[in-house]
Parts: sequence; C-alpha cells; structure tokens
Amino acid sequence: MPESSEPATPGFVLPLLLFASFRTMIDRLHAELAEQGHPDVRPAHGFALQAIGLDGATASEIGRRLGISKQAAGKTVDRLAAMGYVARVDDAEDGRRKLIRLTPRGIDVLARSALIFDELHAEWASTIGERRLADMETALRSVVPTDGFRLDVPGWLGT
Amino acid sequence: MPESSEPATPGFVLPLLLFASFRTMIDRLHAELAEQGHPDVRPAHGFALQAIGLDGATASEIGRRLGISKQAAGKTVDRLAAMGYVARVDDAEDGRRKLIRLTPRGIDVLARSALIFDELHAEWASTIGERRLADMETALRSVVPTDGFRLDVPGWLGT
DNA sequence: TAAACTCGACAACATGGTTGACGAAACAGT
DNA sequence: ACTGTTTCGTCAACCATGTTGTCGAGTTTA
Repeated sequence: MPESSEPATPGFVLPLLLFASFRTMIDRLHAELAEQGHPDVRPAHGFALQAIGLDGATASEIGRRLGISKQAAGKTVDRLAAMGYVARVDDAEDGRRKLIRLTPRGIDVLARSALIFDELHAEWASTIGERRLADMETALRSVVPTDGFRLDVPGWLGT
Repeated sequence: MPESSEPATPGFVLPLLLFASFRTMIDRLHAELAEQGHPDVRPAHGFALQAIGLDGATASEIGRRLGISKQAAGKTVDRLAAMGYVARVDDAEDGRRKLIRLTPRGIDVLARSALIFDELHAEWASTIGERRLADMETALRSVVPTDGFRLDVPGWLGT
C-alpha cells in the first residue's frame, strides 16, 4: 500500500507523547517540591492552590474554577487545611461565605512551583532549542480551545 | 530588569498547554466513540483495553503494563467485563491464570479509536502544518524519558 | 415582608487507586 | 518425591477524588 495512506506515526502516539511530557514535568516538579520541604503536596493539590490564588477564594468559587462541584472543592480544601496550606476565615460581610486563604506555607509552595517550572522550561529550551520550544507552544495554542484553561485535571478521567 | 531573566512565557504555561492538548484529543476521541456506539467507555478504560491488546493478557500482566497493582487491574477488568468489552477465560496450561480477552465489542472500540486518532492527527497536521507537527513529536520524544510509556494515567494524580 | 437564590455542610455512593492476607497452582532444589 | 518459594487471582479494608441530593442559614430581590 502507498505510504501516504498511513501517517508516518500512528495517530495514537501524539496524545501519548503529550501526556508523557506533561507528566514528566509534573513529576519533576513534585520531586523538587518534596526536596524543598513539601513532600505531601500532590498534583491535584497544586491545581487547587492555583485556583485559590493569592487573593483567596470561596469553596464554591474554587469549584467553578476547577470545573468540579462545590462539595468536591470543599473536600479538597479540607485536606489542604489539614496539611496547613490553607485556612478558612469567616467573611464579615457575608455570613454564608468562608474565604479560603493561603497560609504562608501555601504561598511558599506556589512561589517554589513557579520557580521550578521556569527552571524546567529553561531546561527544555536548552534541550530542544528555544526557538523550537516557542514554536511548539504556539502550535499547541492553536489546537487548544481558547476558552481559558480548565484546571480540572483529576477526576476528568473518571466518571 | 532585563527581559532575558524572565522567560517570554512563564514556565507554568507549557505544562498547561501540554495537558490541555492531551485532554482535547482524548475528549474528542470519546465524543466520537460515544457517537459510534460506545458512550460508556471512559479514558481509563481505553488505556486498560490498550494494555490488554489483541493477544489478551492476565490481570497481573495488565497491572504491570499500567504500572498499577494487580488488584486494581482486576477491578478495572471487572468493570470492563460488566460492560461487555472483555471476558475472562481459564488458561488450560496454567490453572492459576485467567486470560483476559477482548470481546468483538472490545476489538471494535480499539479499532475505532485507532481510526479516530489518525483523523485527529491529520486534522492537527492541517491546522499547524505537517512539518511542524512532526517536529513537535520529535521534540517531545527528546524530553520524555525513553524507558517506554507508562500508561498509568488515572490514579497517578491522586494518593 | 416574602420568595428566590447562594453558601457551606452532611450523607450516600461510584471509581480508581492502595496494602495486606490467603488458598491454589506451578516451579525449583535437594 | 517432597518441600519451600513464587505467582495468580481474589477478598477485605481503606483512601482520595469525584458525583447527586438535601438542608439550614444568610443574602438578595421583587
């Protein structure tokens, strides 16, 4: 058969490469974080902490940002609070709301994550070339729906 | 400060792009599969079916291929069997083993997945250019550890 | 003031993982 | 040929992360 009817690489390879590289980055991030005093943070927690941000957020808002239910967000907040990364503070203006705020430890892990990601990015740039890496990012942007990132990484696989 | 000390894009953007594009592909795959008579297959199932393959495999072997415990593999096989995608058959030569085999329905979903992935690959090639896509795959290969793909997508985020 | 909405919490459940235990079958060494 | 070790599948208990439904309390709106 003519080779033009078959792609040079089977189509299923690309998603595997995308996932493997994503996973490689996240694994290296958490290996670094573990060495820097945050051994218990899991990938899922990182996304939740990002969703909370320096300004804090309510559980319902976190759920909206992550694309999960407010109940699920509340449970994740419970675990983060138990680990000392966030704290609930009552809202004086709205008796229903409880604002989730990052503790200094939570801020620390976010700051370290940003640094580590920059280092990993620089490492990849030197491996595959700054130009090619930038081109890859551009290419990926053009195939990803533009309506903002949805951060609901976990759970999306199940149910 | 000089802009050279700051990457053009913050480092955390790249992993988000990688995940978003992986997710986009998988979501589109399953949207297509749902239309083609497989509405109940979830991403996690797809990986397990791939691990089983046309030759079949035992639960322990599936666990090894996916990087999960044989017990977890057994539970996933239970669900796949309940949905009619696989069947357990006793091994005549080894009384301990039970070979997991794809049913015709299981083979069908694998075949359709391969086709859909090829279509998606072609679509991306026409969007971002065949050359650039091939270059991207090459670049990704060079930053992903070479020791084979680990397919344990679910669960890796948790625990 | 009354109705409607939003918030956080509780309960019950599904799914995809984990570890530990255990009997049955196969294998390896004396 | 027996015995000890390994492997296979399964059961049980548990954890993490989701889901839906419910509900009281507080806020907003008509």
